[in-house]
Amino acid sequence: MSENVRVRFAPSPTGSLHIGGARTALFNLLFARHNNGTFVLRIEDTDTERSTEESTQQIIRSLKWLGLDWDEGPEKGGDFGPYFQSQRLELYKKEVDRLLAEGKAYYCYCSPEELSERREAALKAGKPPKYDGRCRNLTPEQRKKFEDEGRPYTIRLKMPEEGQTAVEDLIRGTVVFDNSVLDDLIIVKSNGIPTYNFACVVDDNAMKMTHIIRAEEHLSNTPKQIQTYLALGYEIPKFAHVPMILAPDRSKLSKRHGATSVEEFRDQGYLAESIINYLTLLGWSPEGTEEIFDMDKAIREFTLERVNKTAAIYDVKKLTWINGHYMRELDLEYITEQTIPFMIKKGIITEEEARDNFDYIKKVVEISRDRAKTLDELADTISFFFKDVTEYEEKGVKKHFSKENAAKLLTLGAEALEKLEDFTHDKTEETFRNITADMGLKAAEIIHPTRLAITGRTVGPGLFDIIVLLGREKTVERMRKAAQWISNKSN
RNA sequence: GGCCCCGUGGUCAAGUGGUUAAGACAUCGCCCUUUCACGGCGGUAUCAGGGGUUCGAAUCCCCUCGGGGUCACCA
Repeated sequence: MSENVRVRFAPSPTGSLHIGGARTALFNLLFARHNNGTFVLRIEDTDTERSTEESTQQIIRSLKWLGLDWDEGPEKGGDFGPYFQSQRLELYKKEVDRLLAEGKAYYCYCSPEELSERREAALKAGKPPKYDGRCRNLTPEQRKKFEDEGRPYTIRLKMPEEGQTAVEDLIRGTVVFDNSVLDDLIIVKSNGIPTYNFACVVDDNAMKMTHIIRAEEHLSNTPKQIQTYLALGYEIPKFAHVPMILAPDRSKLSKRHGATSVEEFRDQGYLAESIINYLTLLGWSPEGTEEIFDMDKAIREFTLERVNKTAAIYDVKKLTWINGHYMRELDLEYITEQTIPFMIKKGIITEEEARDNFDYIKKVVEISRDRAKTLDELADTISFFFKDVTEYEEKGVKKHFSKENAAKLLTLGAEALEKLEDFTHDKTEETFRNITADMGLKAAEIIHPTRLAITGRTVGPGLFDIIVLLGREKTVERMRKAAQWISNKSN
C-alpha cells in the first residue's frame, strides 16, 4: 500500500488552527511521508456564513510555521485543484445532477423551522430526532405546488432503510452501524451550496485520496459518507479515525481552556519543534522509549498501527519540558533569531539594535538559554544585559543585601575589577575568591550580592560569565550603585 | 435520550494469556553546585468495578459504571 498514498488535511476556515487540528495535519503528513505519498491541503469553505479569509490565512500561516508543508493545495497548486471547495461548485453540481437523474436523491421542501419543530417534538416524545422522509416520495403534483409557491428546497440523499453499514477503520477495526439510524442527509443546502458530507466525499474521490485520516468526531458521520460513496459509485478509501485531544477537564477543546491555538503557543514562546515533538507523542508512540522525537525521526517510524484509541488530555507541563530541551539543544543562531522578536515586543531592544548587536545577543543567549523554558521567558531573563537594573528582587535583598558586609564586599569587588588587567572569566573569578579568602569568607558571600547588584535577580547564569559579557564598566557601576543603595537603606 | 468510540499512576504512555506492570512529564527526597536550571540517583503513585473463560488474565467474553463523540440547510 505504499504506492500512491494520497492523504489530505481539510480544515474549515472558521477559526484558528488549534492543536487538535495541528495533530491531525501532522499525522497525515507523517503517514504520507513515511509511505512516499502525497499530502494535500484542501480548504473546506462551503459554510459561506462562517468561513473567512482571515481564518484561511491564519491556518496556512500556522501550518507553515509548524513546518507542516503540503505537496498540493493553496499556494502550491497541483493536478487536482482548485483546492478551495468554494471554487469547485460545478463539480458538485454535476454529481448531484447525476444522483437526481438516477433517483438516488430528491428535493426536500421542508423549511428549517419545520424541521427543528419536528426534531424537538420527536425528542420530547423520546424518539430519535430523525428526518421523517416526507419529501422522499412527493408526487409530481405536490412538487409543482411547492415550486409554484416558490418554496426554497434542499436536496437529500436517499439512505437505505434496512441493513447495516460497516466502517473498516484502520485504528478501531470494524465499526458497524444500523442503517435505520441514518437520516436522508442533506447534500445541497437551500443556497445551492453542498454540505460538508457531500463535498468532502466528492473531493476525496476526485482528488484520489487513498486514506482518510481525521479526528474521531467524524466517525459517526462515516456511515453516511460511505453510503454517499456507494450512491456515487465511488471506490471507498481507507479510514483511520485518530483519537481526540481533550482539555485538562476532559471536555472538548475550546477558548476557555486558555491557549489552544497554535499561534497562541507560538506567542507564548514555544518553538515549532517542541509542538511537533509533543504532538507526535500524543496519541502515537514509537517502539522505543525516546521522548525526544524530531519530525524526520517521526517520519521514519510512523505507522497507523501504533496510533492508540484513547482520547488524550494535553499537558502543557510536558510541552514545556520538551521546549526547554529544544531551547538548549537547537542551533544557537536559530534560538537567538527566535528570541529577538520577543525582546523587541517587550521593549528590551529595538529592531535596529537587534541587527547591530546580533553577535552580542547570541553570546548572551548562549549563556542564558539553559535555564529558560520558553523564548518569552528567555527574553525576560536576559533583559538586564540591555537595560539598567532599576530594582532588586525582594527576597534577594533580604538574603544578600542585609548582611553587614554586603556593601563593603561590593565596593571591594568593584575596586578590584577596575584594576584588573585581564578582564576574563577566570581572572574575575580569581579576584573575587581572593577577596573573600583574605577575609576568611566563602566566595558565595560576594558572588550572591554581586549577582543581585548587576542583574537585579538571585538566579541566572554563572556570575563570571555574566560579568565578562556585561563588561567592566557596567559591572563596576552597578556594584557601586548597589553598595550605595544598601548604605542609604540602612541609614 | 438513541447510536458509536474509549477506559493502565495526576498527565502522556509501553504492554496483544505467564513481566518484580517499562519509560517520560509532574511531584517528593538526596547528590552535583556561586544561585537557578541542567544532569545523576532514589521514592510515592496505575490495570474503573463486578462476574465469567483459563492451570494462569491489564490482555479474551458479558454486565455495570465513568468519560468522550455524534444525531444541523457546521465542518
